[in-house]
Amino acid sequence: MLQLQTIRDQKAEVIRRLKKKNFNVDIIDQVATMDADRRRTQAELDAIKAESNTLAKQVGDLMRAGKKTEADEIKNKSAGLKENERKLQTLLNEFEENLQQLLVQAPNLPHDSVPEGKTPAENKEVYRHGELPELDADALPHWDLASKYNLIDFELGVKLTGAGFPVYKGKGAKLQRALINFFLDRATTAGYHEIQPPILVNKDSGFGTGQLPDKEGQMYHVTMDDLYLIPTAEVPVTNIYRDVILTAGDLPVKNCAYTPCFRREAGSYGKDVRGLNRLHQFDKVEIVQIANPAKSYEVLEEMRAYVAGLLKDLELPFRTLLLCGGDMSFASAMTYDMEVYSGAQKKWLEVSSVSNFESFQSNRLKLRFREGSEKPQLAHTLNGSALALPRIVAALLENNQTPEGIRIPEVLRAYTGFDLIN
RNA sequence: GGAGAGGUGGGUGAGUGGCUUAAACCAGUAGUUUGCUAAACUGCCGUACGCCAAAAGCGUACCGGGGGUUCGAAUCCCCCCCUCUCCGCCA
Repeated sequence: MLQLQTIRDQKAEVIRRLKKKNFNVDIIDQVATMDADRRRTQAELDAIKAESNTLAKQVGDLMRAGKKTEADEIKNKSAGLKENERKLQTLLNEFEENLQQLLVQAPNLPHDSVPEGKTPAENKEVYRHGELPELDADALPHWDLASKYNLIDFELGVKLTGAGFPVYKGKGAKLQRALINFFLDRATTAGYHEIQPPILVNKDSGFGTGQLPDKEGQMYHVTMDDLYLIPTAEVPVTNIYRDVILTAGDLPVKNCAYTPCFRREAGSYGKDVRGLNRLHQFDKVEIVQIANPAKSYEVLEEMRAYVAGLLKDLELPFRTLLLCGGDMSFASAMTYDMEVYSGAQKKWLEVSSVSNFESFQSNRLKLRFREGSEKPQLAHTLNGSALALPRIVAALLENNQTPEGIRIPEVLRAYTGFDLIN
């Protein structure tokens, strides 16, 4: 959620930057109008309430002094204010509600270094690492490898649950566990504090990180208890700090968590969804930081470098994209996507998204920090996948296939306990 | 699922209609005293919104949430939410 103060003070600038996200900026004008209405109404109402309070106090004093007649006189006077007070209160509530409803519709402002663009094609490649694998002509895509070596059973998942809920078996299951542990250990070494959060959250949490109200249909909703299955660990781990005021010395806060993630992926089907490319349930280790606004872009680069390090150690060729305005998420001010190259599918697969949300989430969360005795100010939140498993597995299987079997990267062998899948 | 007890500032916890401007204590913070540590004493110490160019200051709201009664509500009434304890069920 954008800060009202920013819209008030720098409306033209806000509009200029929102255009980069292809956002209909009319809302900003509506916000400004509604804000003015609200302030005028509040000023009026506060004055009336102040008068009521003064009169009520006088009544108390007079009653105590035994001057009942005079007290009654003031009572009548005070009662006369009531109708107007009620009317203004209703109006104010209405304005505040409208204002809030408008505000939550506005996406975050993109950072000035975010490139212009409407489609993924306009994302800017900022980094590339590793040689693209040259596989034999008869190289298999990962879904064929998965069944050839009995690693993942997609059909069985359909039987148990439905499409997009694969069953991992044997070395396939062990590989999952190995990756999770590898990612968690590395995050710990990098100073992240490990958290094991609930994977169902309430409405407030969904709102805090920006999934609600607009992405309601993307989450699985347990209606009987009104809880949501998390689409990412970002939701519970960031919401730990909802309604919290940290001290400047606490920053940066660095947390990480492994969780399964659940996405309805409503409306997505067709090509590009075979095998592990797009699932309803998948595993991910997430890193989350809460940073001082002055440092948040340094932190973003640090996180990006951290994720790149993981991919290098896994010996996967990858590239880093700086997303253009039109391809960025609602809440983000700047996002890097990391994509690994999947040798048999011959395409890039997104495995991580590292973003700085600046104060967009913390404004919803009321996540603040205090510098000495100064007034609390909003902190910046950042997060990144480190990493999401399915597409990593897809690339590992495809790129590392040999006539003898699938080679496990050096760094994972201590975790898998085997160095070849055959 | 059943029964009961609760929800007050960062924490503990008082407060049953107006001497409450939410006491007191703890924690925090600034200072005084002090050879150091410690202790004692003194001051300060919530958040949001609004008015103001800004600061100071002032106003308003907030005692789980929402309504209501009243000149006046943490306190009385209604609805809802949550937590804890016991029973039941259960990994």
